[in-house]
This record gives sequence, C-alpha cells and structure tokens, in this order.
Amino acid sequence: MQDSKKILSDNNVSITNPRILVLEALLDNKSPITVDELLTKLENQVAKSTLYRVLSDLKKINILQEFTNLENQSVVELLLDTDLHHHHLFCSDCGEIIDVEMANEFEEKLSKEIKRIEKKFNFIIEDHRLELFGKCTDLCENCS
Amino acid sequence: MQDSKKILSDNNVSITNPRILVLEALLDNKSPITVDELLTKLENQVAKSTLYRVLSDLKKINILQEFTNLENQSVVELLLDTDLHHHHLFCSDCGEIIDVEMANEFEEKLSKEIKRIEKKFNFIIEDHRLELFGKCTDLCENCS
DNA sequence: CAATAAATGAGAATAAGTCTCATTTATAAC
DNA sequence: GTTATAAATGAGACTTATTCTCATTTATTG
Repeated sequence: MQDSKKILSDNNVSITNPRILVLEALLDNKSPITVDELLTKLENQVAKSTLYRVLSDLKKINILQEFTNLENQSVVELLLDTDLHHHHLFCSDCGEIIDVEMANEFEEKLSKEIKRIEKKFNFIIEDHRLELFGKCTDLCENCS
Repeated sequence: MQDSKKILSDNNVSITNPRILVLEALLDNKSPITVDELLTKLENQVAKSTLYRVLSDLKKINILQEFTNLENQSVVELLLDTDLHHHHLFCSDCGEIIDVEMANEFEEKLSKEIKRIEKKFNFIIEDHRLELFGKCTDLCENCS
C-alpha cells in the first residue's frame, strides 16, 4: 500500500487510485502477468482504457517491462531497481513464465560478448533479454 | 524458385502457389520482416487469410520463427536448418532488426549455464533467444 | 483425367489496443 | 480547508491485427 504510493511519488507521477490499484496488483503478483489477466483482476475497479494508460505510464518511468508469452499475448512485469537482473523461462506445456537469475560469471561473459558486438556493428547496446523455452517437468499439474 | 518448392516437399507440405510466393518473399528478404510488410509485399498475390495460414503452416514445420519488434509488431523470419544459429539486435532509432551470431565460446558458456538452469528448475530447455536492444550509430540515415 | 481431400479467397467475426470527450480528481496556491 | 487548474479517468466508439467460415479452386493420387 505504502509501497505503491512511494513508487509513484519517487517517479514524480501523480498518485491516483487507478495507479495505486494497478501497482498493487502487480506487486501482489510479482511475477510476469498477462495484460488480460490483469484486466480481469482489476475488473470493476479500473477501466480498460485506464489500465492501458497506466501501464504505458509505468513503462515511461521505466518500472514496467513488457514482452510476449508463447501464445503471443502481452505480458507485463514490474521491474523495480531493487530487483535483481533476471531472465525468463517459458513452459510450453502450462504457459508459466518463471524469473531466472543467471550466474554472475555468465552475465559477465555476456557483457563482454555484447561489447564485441557493439564494436562489430557500431551499435550502442543498452539492454538485453534472454528467453529460455522448454517444459517444466514437475512444477505444476499440467506438466507431468 | 526451386528452393521454395524443395523446402515444401522436404517437409511433406503440398506445393501450392501461395506457399511458393510467401516462401519466395521470405527468401528474397532473408532478414526479419514485419507481417505487415509481408502483407504489402504480397498484396494482390496472396489473400490476407491465406498469408496468415501459410505463416502458421511454416511455423508448424519449424522453418519460421516469429517474434515482436520494439513496436510490438509481429516479425517473421525464415529459419532453415542450413542457417547458422543467431540472435537479434534491435535499433530503437530506425527499427531495424539485425541478425547477430555470437562467438562460439559464448554460446558454449550459455549452453553450460542452461544446463545448470535445467537442473535447478527441473526444466527441459529446448530453445533460447537472446535479444539485444540499442541504437545503431551509423548504419542508416535515421541513426546519426 | 477423375475423384477426393486439402488449400484458397473474400469478407465476416473477434480480440487487443487506442482514441475521444465529458466528467472527476489531484495538486498547488491561497 | 477552499478553490482554480491541469491532469487523469471512465465509458464506449473506433481501429487494427488476426482468426474464422464457407463456397470455390487446386493439388495429389490412382
């Protein structure tokens, strides 16, 4: 509760009820969630147009990451600067998306490789995203 | 021309004009292309519904990869087994998507790290995708 | 070349996301 | 605490991307 207000004021964004509700829904979940699920979760509390607007506000202040799941649905995840850098693991059986932290050693190797790519392509690389696709073998009932 | 027919017959897919046309458009380009651009490219040659169906056919036989660009548009890329494993570099200035091969040494490190993740999460990881985001500094006019 | 199953085209239907604009709310000044 | 003002919201219309339907056409097989 206090969290969501702090997040908003820290980012010089006016504190409104819909923004608090959306942030709380995201904080409460704290793993990637489909925009559609979020819409259902906030039904009768936040208008559809407002939800999309708030999501775009949160993206603008760089605390929301958006990507797509295996079914090409829009997925959204809160990304506070207190959170550790992580990647995602997608299960093609149950659709679950799991946050994964890679070993530091690996991330260092990746950084080095990115530097090489930057030079080779004369690019400035600001961000990267690694997605792993597979099947969870015992995490849920769907995946036997 | 011969190529596209061979691709289809190799995959036990019936050889039809729309499929040949779509494959040729993809071969001709040979870098990621927006579904929308493809639609324009094939205007008056392949019906919209057919294009989407053919794309889904190509995905089914595993020679087409689909992902999204920075504007969340659907992007499609032919991926023949003769092609080298590669990743993508996205420019937020001009929207270009560039194929990038990472150093073997890096891919090996990644494979090892993936094995660790598989054990940790009891997952079978079948595929991965690395996306790099940034700005190209001199590749095109838009990017100064 | 005939029969049959599969693929296609055209456009209707659906779904995701955006836009508009009248109303409400937050903020800042008093 | 009121008030003024700018910003945010809700409701639903609109747009765009994708899927679906079904009558027609085409590819394949014998």
